Order: sequence, then structure tokens, then C-alpha cells
Amino acid sequence: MALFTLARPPQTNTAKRRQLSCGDQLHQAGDEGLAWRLQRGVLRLDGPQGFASLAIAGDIVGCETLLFGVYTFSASALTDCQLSPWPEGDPALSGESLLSSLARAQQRAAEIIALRGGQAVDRVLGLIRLLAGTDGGVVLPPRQAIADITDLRFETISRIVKQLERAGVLVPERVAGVHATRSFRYVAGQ
Amino acid sequence: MALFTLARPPQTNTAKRRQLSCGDQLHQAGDEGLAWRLQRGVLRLDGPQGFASLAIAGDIVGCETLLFGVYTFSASALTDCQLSPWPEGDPALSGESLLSSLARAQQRAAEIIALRGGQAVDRVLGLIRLLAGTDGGVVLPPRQAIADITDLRFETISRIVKQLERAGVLVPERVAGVHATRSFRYVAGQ
DNA sequence: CGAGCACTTGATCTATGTCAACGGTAGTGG
DNA sequence: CCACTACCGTTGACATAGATCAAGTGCTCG
Repeated sequence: MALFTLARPPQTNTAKRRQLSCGDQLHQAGDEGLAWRLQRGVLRLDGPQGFASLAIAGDIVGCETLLFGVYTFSASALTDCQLSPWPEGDPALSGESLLSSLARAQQRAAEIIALRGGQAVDRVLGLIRLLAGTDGGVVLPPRQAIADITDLRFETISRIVKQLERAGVLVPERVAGVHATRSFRYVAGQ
Repeated sequence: MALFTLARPPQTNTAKRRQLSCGDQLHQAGDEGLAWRLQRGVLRLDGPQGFASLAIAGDIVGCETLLFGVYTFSASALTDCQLSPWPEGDPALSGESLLSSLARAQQRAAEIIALRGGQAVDRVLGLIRLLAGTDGGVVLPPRQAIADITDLRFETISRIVKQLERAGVLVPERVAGVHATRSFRYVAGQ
């Protein structure tokens, strides 16, 4: 197994907070840059073979730059996102913070894997639950992005979203500056 | 976001090395126990909804026990495995070691996600590549386990394995004490 | 007002699921 | 050593969820 060395001294990341809106790109694979903690929103990570993973509020993105200097994945926002530079605290690379990030990453992987198995409707619903705020408001990414994540086709996603709409699970809800076909209220099934 | 505290003081894990053979279970979700580093082999992790993830040589398994005291997933061996207790070193929870584990976990997630998308044959081949040693020798897990990981059915796996065998990609190879239908040599396609 | 997307919808096709029967192998108990 | 059982794997016939192909429609923005 390779031994890694830090590409930079383990100092606090002094970059500024960052805000992304749905669709914006944070970085591309191979770019130089720093690591972030995702405070709010959902990011999509892509590798050379397409969709690679999701990052959700609390996750650390791009931590590999501290080891290799460059990002392994491209990252773009599926919803509006808020990011803060990482490492953040004083004993920033403290074992405990990293340990919970590691546990969280493994938990996350299981959730995403679940989005790629089972019936098409359930996969889409699973993703919607990840994207929905606690108030039930959801702004869906483009159909094609949902398709990439769930390993379905965008026509299938379109049919499923419409079907959920007709079933009353998704209620269309106009939000300023958002495609009319994308903002909904998710009514959790009883 | 929740704040975690360590369930145990961050001391070196003094448990002994452990060896598993194909099929053995390391622990069940909810059990108390310690964390391990997987030195050799491939483990399957299962959550409440079934297959959750794979762990591959170098990965840390069960690190959440340091936070919660119990395992989140059940773990069982897909191939013969060798485990060593973790944390291992002196400044064991050192940032750098954890950081590379975190980067590795994210990389791993992407690999496993790739096993659940695209054509059935490619998914199975992807898994075989993960399982094959550098010498090309592979001992496949039962068809049902392959099916769980790739989100296919065991009949489909059976057909695909046979098809790869007929195509000369997998060459049957008797190994003592292993089901005759499971040990092969993987001949990488040019 | 027109161009370019993203989405919708229908018709058809196909990869994979499902169901069912059967064969081999390992283990167990007589 | 020989039933007998319990898995696991194989194979065929058939069903279907979702893919694919092909028009449309309707936002959004210049």
C-alpha cells in the first residue's frame, strides 16, 4: 500500500466561504485547489467514467488535494450549495473530526449505492428524499442528472416524475428563477 | 450536524490479527467491537436494506465503533481475508493516516457505484477485476452474492459466468477446498 | 419573435427478470 | 459404502420493466 505525504503543511485553510447555485461547477478533476466542507446542499462528483458519487451537507469534498495537490473528481452543484474551507478548526486535522468524516463517508456510500438498485420509482424517490429540505421543498436537478445518478434514462425519469406528480407525491410549486418543471413540494407517503 | 465524542479513549487497538476464510462473518450490525484494517481480501458490508458496500485491501472497517461503540454494518468475507487491529501506530489517530483513509473511502465508493450501472456483463467483469489477484487467480463468491453486489439476479450471474467461461475470459481452475464452480483464472481481455 | 434546450409522450424493442425443472456436490446418518 | 437431504449452480421458456427511437411541446433568453 502506498505511503502518502501531505502536499501542503497541515495548516488551516484560509480560503473564503463559497456559495454555488444549482448547476454551478466547483472544480474539475485534475484542477489544483483546496478542500471544502459542504455546509448545505448536494454536490455531484464525476470521475472519468461519469457519475461517481454525491456529497451531502456535512461531507468533506476534495480532501485528496491535501495528499495529491489536485482533485480526483469534478464537482458540480445539484442544488444551491454553501461551502466553507476545510480544514477549519485549530487542531484542524484532529483525529476526531476526521474519524467522524470517515464514518460519514462510509454511511454515505451505502446510501448512494441504494439509489442504484431496485425499482426505478424507488430509486428516484430515494434521491428526492436526499434532496428535499425538512419543509418538503425540493428543486430537482435536470432529468438527465437524475438519470446519471440512478442509472436510468432521462425519458424514464420524466415519466416517473410525472407519475409521482399525478399521484400527488410531488406537488408543483413555482419558485422564482427556477425551471417550472423542477420545483416541487414532496409529500411524504404515509 | 451532530457532534460526536469518542466512545473510548483513542488508544492503540490491542486486539490480535485475524484471518477469515471466504464466507466467514466478521461481525453483525449492532455488535460491539473494534475497528480493523483489511490487509488482504475483500469484505462485503450489509446494512438493513441489504448490500451496502465493499471493503478492499487497505480499507478501514468498523471505524464507527470508536464513535458509537457498535458496528453500523454486518461484515462478511467474500474471499479469504486478513485483518489487523486498527488504530495501529503510536500517534495512531494521526491526521495523515486518517486523511488517506478518507480519500480512499471516497475513491472506493466511486468504484462500487460503477459496479451497479451499465451492462450486466461489464458489472460482473468489474467485480471480477476487483477480486482477482495480480496473478489472475480468482475465487468467486456464490452467485447470489455477486447478484447482490451488482443488483442482478443469480440466474443472470450464472449465465454471464458461463458465457465468460465459454469466451475464454474465465478459465476454470481447481483449487483444493473450494467449490469447483468458483475458482478461475481471469484472462484480461486485450 | 426565433433559437435552443429541456421536458413530455407514444410506439416499439430487448436485456434482464421470473418461474420452473433439473444436475452436481457436500455433508449426514445409517 | 450407500441413501438421503440441502444447497448451489445451470438451463430453458416466457414475461416485463425500462431502453430506444421518434415526434412533439413549452419554457427562457437573446
